[in-house]
Amino acid sequence: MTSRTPRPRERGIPEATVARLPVYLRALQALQERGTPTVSSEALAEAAGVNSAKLRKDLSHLGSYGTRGVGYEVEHLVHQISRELGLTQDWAVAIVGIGNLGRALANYGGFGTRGFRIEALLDADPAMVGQRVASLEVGHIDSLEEVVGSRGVSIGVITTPAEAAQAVATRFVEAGVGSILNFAPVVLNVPDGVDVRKVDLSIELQILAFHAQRRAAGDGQVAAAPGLELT
Amino acid sequence: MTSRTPRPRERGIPEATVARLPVYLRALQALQERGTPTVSSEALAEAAGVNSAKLRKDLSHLGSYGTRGVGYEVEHLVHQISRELGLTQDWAVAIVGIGNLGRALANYGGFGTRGFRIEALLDADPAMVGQRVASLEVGHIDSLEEVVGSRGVSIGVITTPAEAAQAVATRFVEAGVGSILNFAPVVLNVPDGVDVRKVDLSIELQILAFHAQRRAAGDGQVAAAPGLELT
DNA sequence: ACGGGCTTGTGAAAGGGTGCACAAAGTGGG
DNA sequence: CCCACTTTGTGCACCCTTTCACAAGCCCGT
Ligand SMILES: NC(=O)c1ccc[n+]([C@@H]2O[C@H](COP(=O)([O-])OP(=O)(O)OC[C@H]3O[C@@H](n4cnc5c(N)ncnc54)[C@H](O)[C@@H]3O)[C@@H](O)[C@H]2O)c1
Ligand SMILES: NC(=O)c1ccc[n+]([C@@H]2O[C@H](COP(=O)([O-])OP(=O)(O)OC[C@H]3O[C@@H](n4cnc5c(N)ncnc54)[C@H](O)[C@@H]3O)[C@@H](O)[C@H]2O)c1
Repeated sequence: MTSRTPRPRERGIPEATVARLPVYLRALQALQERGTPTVSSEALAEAAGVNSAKLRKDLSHLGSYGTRGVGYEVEHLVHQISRELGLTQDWAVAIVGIGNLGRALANYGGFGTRGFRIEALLDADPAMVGQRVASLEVGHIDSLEEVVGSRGVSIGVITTPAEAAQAVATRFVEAGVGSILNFAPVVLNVPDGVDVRKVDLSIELQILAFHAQRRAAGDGQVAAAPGLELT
Repeated sequence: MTSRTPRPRERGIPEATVARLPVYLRALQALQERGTPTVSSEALAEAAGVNSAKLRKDLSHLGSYGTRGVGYEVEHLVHQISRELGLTQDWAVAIVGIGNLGRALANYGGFGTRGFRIEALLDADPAMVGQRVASLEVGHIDSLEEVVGSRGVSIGVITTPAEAAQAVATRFVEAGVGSILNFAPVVLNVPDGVDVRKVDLSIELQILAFHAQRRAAGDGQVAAAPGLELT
């Protein structure tokens, strides 16, 4: 049952692999710009900061695109990963909440270059509506449904205060947006089938603090023996 | 050997648990503000968006702070988690690269409230140095070592362009900073013992795109049966 | 004082992810 | 044409994480 069709992608890439593909892609694009034609799993893994066996296993989920004794053809791999990630098409993005963070995102040039087009900026503040940010005019939040529909928005970014985030998410979902990137520090409730990812800077800092504290606590002791205690 | 000392923390909290503690903490603080005295694992899990068994196992790593038949005392749990995460002390933070993103972070009020004090803003651009951002004067990057030493900075945030990030990280490390939060889209190379976390918005968008594409591809089919394929 | 009803804490099972180690497969030199 | 060398693709064992299911424990009403 496992043979007969030499089909490359098996329709079921592990989540952990998906999360690393963008990292590989970036490393590959850097190689591409430098004109490197092929790269070994060892070298690419080094550049991506992962184990080379992991890299090979990850890539094997896309198909057998390497050549034994040689490595991977950079150009080809860039194409394959891009296709797998859906970057060969453009995705229309809307940002809601044009404050400190929303403005920073809107002004950031790094998205447009690769597959993502910021199509709309929305805010509830009348003073904000109508202003130009990053060569887009900020629209009123009330036009969310209309904008999503007419411009084919499929990814919504939420940078409103925490209180407003759930309402915005719900409106996004009802307007047909299936992917949400949330910067507000709240747990969003969405129906099954809608994909939410959150970026939470406070959480990142708190995780750093946890490890920093642990390091500080261990500094007085011999680090090797984890059995010591002084209650 | 596992008894005798009723010691609460066993010195070894799983990484996955650490990453969720901040989420629980936030949910608990919301309950606290609303004056709720106790909460069940079921209710707290709901608020944090996780499974209740997972929540209980996570909390059990901190000690036995619940009461069977009742739940957890909100106040007490807030204190325990805060202590475990190292939020009972203040952490001095330095931000390097005061551009779009660095400015947004500096202006963000949400950090100072809980354990993190932004102590320094540094940039390489002479036009930027000397300006006031969020009631701090932007310093020159050359003073990094001095600032880290004199103000006790233990967490470094990097919001420079990608090209500059590695150099900044290295200087942070050599100045004694053991925790780095990196927003630049590069893999940082640091010695063992230094903790680096990265926040990469492009990667988040690409992961969303992957799932969106997969959803779109499956839409033509019956969603329930994952066995169908057409070449 | 005791029993009924909740809720915690945790064994145990199942599922994913990681990394080692090596056979298979390709390259290039002689 | 063959052999030595390089590098991929993957079986396997191990570890971490999640989830289920339930005994143990606590509260309150009677
Ligand atoms: N700025 C940061 O560095 C930072 C860091 C971590 C988290 N965050 C989170 O990101 C979010 C935004 O942060 P910020 O600093 O940009 O805040 P901000 O106050 O500067 O901006 C919020 C914007 O959202 C708009 N808004 C409010 N309600 C709205 C609604 N119902 N619909 C549409 N727009 C609405 C406001 O008018 C404002 O322009 C917050 O949830 C914050 O907690 C920000
Ligand atoms: N703005 C965003 O929304 C966004 C999103 C994703 C990723 N990023 C990443 O975050 C980083 C910053 O983005 P940005 O939009 O704020 O860029 P930016 O160009 O607005 O700001 C960068 C700042 O860093 C300073 N700088 C440059 N070299 C430096 C050095 N060697 N030492 C100290 N400071 C230096 C510059 O003077 C500038 O002020 C970039 O790596 C970018 O890829 C930003």
